[in-house]
Amino acid sequence: MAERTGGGDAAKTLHLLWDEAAPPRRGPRPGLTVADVVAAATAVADADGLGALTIRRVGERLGVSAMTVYTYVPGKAELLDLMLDAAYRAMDRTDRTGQDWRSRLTAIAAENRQLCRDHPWVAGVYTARPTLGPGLMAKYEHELAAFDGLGLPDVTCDDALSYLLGFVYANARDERAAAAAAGTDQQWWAQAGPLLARIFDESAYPRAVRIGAAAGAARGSAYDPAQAYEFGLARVLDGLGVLIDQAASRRRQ
Amino acid sequence: MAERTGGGDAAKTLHLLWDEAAPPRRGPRPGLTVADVVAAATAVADADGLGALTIRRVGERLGVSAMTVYTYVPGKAELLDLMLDAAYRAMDRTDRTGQDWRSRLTAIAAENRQLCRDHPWVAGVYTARPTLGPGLMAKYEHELAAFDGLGLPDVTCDDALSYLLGFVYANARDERAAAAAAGTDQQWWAQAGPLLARIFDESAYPRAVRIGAAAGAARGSAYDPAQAYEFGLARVLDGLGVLIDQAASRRRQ
DNA sequence: GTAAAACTATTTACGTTGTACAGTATAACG
DNA sequence: CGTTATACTGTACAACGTAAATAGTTTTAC
Repeated sequence: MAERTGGGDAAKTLHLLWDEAAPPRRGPRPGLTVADVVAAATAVADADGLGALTIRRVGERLGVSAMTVYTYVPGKAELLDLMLDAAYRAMDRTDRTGQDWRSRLTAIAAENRQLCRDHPWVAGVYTARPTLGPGLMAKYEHELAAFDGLGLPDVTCDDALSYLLGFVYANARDERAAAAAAGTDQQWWAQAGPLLARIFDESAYPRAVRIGAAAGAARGSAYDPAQAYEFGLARVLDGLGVLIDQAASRRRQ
Repeated sequence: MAERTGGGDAAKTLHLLWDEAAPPRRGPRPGLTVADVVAAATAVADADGLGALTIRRVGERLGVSAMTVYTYVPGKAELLDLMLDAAYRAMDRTDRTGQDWRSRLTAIAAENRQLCRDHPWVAGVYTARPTLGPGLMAKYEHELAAFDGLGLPDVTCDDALSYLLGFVYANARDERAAAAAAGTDQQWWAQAGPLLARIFDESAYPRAVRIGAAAGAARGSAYDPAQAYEFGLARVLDGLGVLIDQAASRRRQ
């Protein structure tokens, strides 16, 4: 089904995010904890991707039937919420007070990129609403600190952070897609080869053919996400730099 | 299943993209064309989203059984490829030679944003490999023209275009997600309300609470994609502006 | 000490997906 | 005519999330 969070009961999800459930007063002792379920689900998604994350496989990994998982978690959407927040909670949050803003923002980007590498499914989760759990709150607090002392209005800090993270996650998604296509690259060109003469018609598409070929040659592939990350991050920081300079010169007036 | 393109036979897909199939020499006359199928699928996805795009519904809309769709199209992945390329082909490609580069790039962004509004599913398609069809080629050619005369190396034009489009599509995805969550906003806050005191603990998360509240108040919602677009696009252009200025001053030396 | 209640865990089942396969109807070629 | 290529359909399968019914286990109330 949909890899979408926030589908379920909001109050129930928030309870799961913030409260460690007290052991039940009656009945058999639970053989597992919510954390066990979240860890198992994360392991499955880490190993084989979001598409392979099924309730049945989570149960299997826990040595338990599929429906037992529903004893701990109301549904798949809530499970994704919990997985995301747990992943956020585990992120590096080194304090970087004193460093210049470019280093600080570069570090924030790197932390989020690392998250997407440790858990390739993160960038693929469709977050209809942010998972207001302790992990997200700690992450947001940590990341906002990187904008301290720049003279940006509060709302602009949030804008700038969203902008920075939006870039990182978009790049992570592209990286995933490129990795999925990678193994079959040679095979693809072998199949497609004979038909490419028409596509690479220089008179019909002069710029596309010239620049496409140049880009492909420079990267050895159709798309190089690592290179796109470096290029993009530099542009993001330059763009924010203009904004920060404007704010500084306005204050000086 | 996965909303992923490029899954099928590359040669077959390219043929479908570039050749209008000749009518068959023998056997009953086809009641439909590939274009019919693509149009029906696009209509379904436009109306009810990628999640509602099923082969059965496409067949239904064409007055034909599900399996008949497979007579025209090898599978769902290829159908998505065709849908994408057809959507690209229909985009506005007004020539903007003579305008300054900021206007040109702003227009490119707007065209792609419009595409994502006309066809909300576009941003949600996972393109493992670009759909090398006539639509994409024409689009790529048109968009590269916006970088003419800026003094950027070929490879950098491609980088910059990818960077610009990456921003637009990421924003479109966010816009979709926000729209999906919109209707249930009030209900969500009603359910979540009693638990938010803990979340909005100012001593634990001083910046997050202050800035989160400011951002929420300024936008009347948790996230305003239109505002994020304006903010982000300005930053993208500023960032590329730095690059373009560098290229210009390097040439002047 | 026993009965009820509360809770965990399992089994079975439903509806939905993409699509493989087998079969039938239809038209043009030899 | 028969052969052959094609269009189209019905059935079937494995996998999905999860509702419903059921069984098993422990604590509480009497």
